[in-house]
Amino acid sequence: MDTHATFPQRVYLIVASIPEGHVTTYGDVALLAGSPRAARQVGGVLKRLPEGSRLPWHRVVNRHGAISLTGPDLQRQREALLSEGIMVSGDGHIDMERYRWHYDRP
DNA sequence: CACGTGACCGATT
DNA sequence: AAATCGGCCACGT
Repeated sequence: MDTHATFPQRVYLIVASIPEGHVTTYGDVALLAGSPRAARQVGGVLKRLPEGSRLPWHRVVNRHGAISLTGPDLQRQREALLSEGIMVSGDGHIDMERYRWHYDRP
């Protein structure tokens, strides 16, 4: 990971590399971005994505395997996950054993 | 510079 | 098992 890149830039690269049909957690993204305790900031970055971004932000969930968004936003993320074959319960829970992405490579 | 704010997390009740 | 408590740190004001 390029340590000269800004935090949001690093987050973008990591999230962009999550394969379709898989998910990861805010904490893991923070870890890979080189700030192991900046999970909240990952959420902050995803919230402020530029309009029209193609980044698969919906593939990031919390440590419980649950969608952290609420209301209509929760439903939007749920639809996005369902549409790529990920099973999501009505209240936004995902089977992490099955869908969790394990990063491999420098 | 000094707060206040979270799409969070781990440890501790 | 679930709620609470600190800690965290990038960002805005």
